[in-house]
Amino acid sequence: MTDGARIRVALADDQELMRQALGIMLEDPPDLELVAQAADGAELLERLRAHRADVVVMDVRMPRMDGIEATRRVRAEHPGTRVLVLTTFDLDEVVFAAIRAGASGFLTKDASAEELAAAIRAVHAGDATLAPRATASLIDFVARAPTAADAETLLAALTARERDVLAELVVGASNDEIAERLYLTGNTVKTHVKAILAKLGLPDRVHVVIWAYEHGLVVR
Amino acid sequence: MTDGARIRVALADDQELMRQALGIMLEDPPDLELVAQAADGAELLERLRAHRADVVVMDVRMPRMDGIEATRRVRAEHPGTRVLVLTTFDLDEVVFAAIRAGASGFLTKDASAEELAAAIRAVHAGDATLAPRATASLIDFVARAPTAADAETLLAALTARERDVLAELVVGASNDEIAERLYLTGNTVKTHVKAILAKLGLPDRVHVVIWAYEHGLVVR
DNA sequence: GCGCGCCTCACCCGATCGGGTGAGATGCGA
DNA sequence: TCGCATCTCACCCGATCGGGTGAGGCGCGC
Repeated sequence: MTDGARIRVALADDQELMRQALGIMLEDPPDLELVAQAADGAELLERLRAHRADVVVMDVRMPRMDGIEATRRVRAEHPGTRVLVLTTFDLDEVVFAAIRAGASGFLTKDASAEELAAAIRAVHAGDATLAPRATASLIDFVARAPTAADAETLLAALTARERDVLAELVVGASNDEIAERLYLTGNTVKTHVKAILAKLGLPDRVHVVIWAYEHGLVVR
Repeated sequence: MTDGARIRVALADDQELMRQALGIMLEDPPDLELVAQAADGAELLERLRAHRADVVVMDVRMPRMDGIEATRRVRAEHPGTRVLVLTTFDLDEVVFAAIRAGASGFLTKDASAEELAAAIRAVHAGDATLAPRATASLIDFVARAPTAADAETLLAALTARERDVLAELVVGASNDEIAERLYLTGNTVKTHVKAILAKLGLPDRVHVVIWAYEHGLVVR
C-alpha cells in the first residue's frame, strides 16, 4: 500500500509474554515484517544498528532505559524510524512525554491485532494513531491554544506602521533598536509606541508582549 | 458500557444519500439510536431543541450554516452534546477549526460502520477519535509546544525569592507592584530583578516575559 | 565558631520609557 | 478642493528601569 516493500517492525518490551503476543499479531499481515526484538531501550538501540526498522513498537515501562528516553534516542539516531508507543494505561503525562520525545502514535495494550497493524501502517505512512483517551487530551490541548483571530479586532485598529512597530515590540526590541530596524528616528518610534499602547489599552511594552502571546500572535 | 441507556445520535449532512448511508450504519449497533436528522446547521439546531442528542455526527460543508459554526452553536446551546465531525478530506485547517469550535472527534467519510460506531461511543464516553492524518497534525502541534522542562536548568539557578519575583515579572508587574505584592521595598525588588536578569542572561524585563513564554513557563 | 549563600535594604547614576503637545508632508476620499 | 488619517519628527518632563556598590541579619553546614 505504501511502497510495495514490507514494513520492518521492531519490538521493545520487557515482558517476554507481551513480546510473543505482539510477535504473533504481526505474523499474519503480509505487509509487516518483524525484524528485531528487545527487552529494554538500550538493547533496542543496539539491535536497530544491525536491523533498521521502519516502525518501532515500544513499551513505556522498561528497565535500564524507559520507552520515553528510548523514543528520543531512536528518533535522534534513526530519523526515518517512527515510534509507536504502547502502554497499559493511557495516562496524560506519558502521552505528552512520548509525543515530545518524538513518538508518532500511542496505543493501549488492549488493542486488537487489527488495530495494531492499522496503527503501524498509519505511523509508517506518516500519519498517526492515538488511543481514544489520549486523543481527547490532545484535542483539549489544541482547543485551549489561542488563535490570532481573537486579537484581530484590536489589531485592526492599528495602522500599518504601528503593526510594524508592534512586531518589533513583541520580540523585545527597544525604541532605539526599532528605530534602527525600521529606519526611523527614536522620536517617531516613541510616537508609534504610544499610539499602540493607547489603542490596545496597555500600560507599557511589557504588557504588549504578554498580550501578544496570550492572543496567539506569536507562533513560538 | 457507559450508562446503560442508548446513545442518542443526531445526523447533519446536506447530502441526502450520505445521511441515508450513515443512518443505515447506525441501525445495527443496539446501543445507538438515531434521534434526529438535518440537512444543514440551522436545521440541526432546530431539531436538537426538540430531540436532545448525546452525539451529533456533523458534516463540515453544509449550506446556510457550515459544520464549524454549527459545532460552536451546538456546544453553546447543549454543553452535554458532543460533536463528531465528518469530512471527505482531513485538511488541517478544518481539523483545527473544528477542534477550536468544540468538536470532540474527527472522521473521514471513508470510515467503516464499525469505525463510526466506535467513534461515537468514544466521543460519548468523553474520549475522542481522529482520522489518522488529523492525529498526526495534532501530535505535531503538541510536540512543537515547548515544555517548562526546557527552562528548568536555568530556572534552577534562581533562588526561591527570585522565582517569586520572576513570577511577577512574567505577568507584567512593575517593580513597585512587585514590592507591594511581595511585601518588599522597591530597592529589594530591584536587587532581585537584577539577579534574575544576570542569571538568565537577559537585558531587561521585556525579554524575561518573552523567555518565559518561549520556554512554556506560562500556561496561557 | 566561621564562612557562605540568601534575603533584605540603601544610595547613586545614567539610560530608557511613557505622556503631553505640536507640526510639516503626504495621500486618499468626500 | 478641503478635510482627515497617516507618517514622520521634535522638545520637554517625570517615572521607571538597570547597573554598581555596600551592608546588616539569618540560617546552614563545615
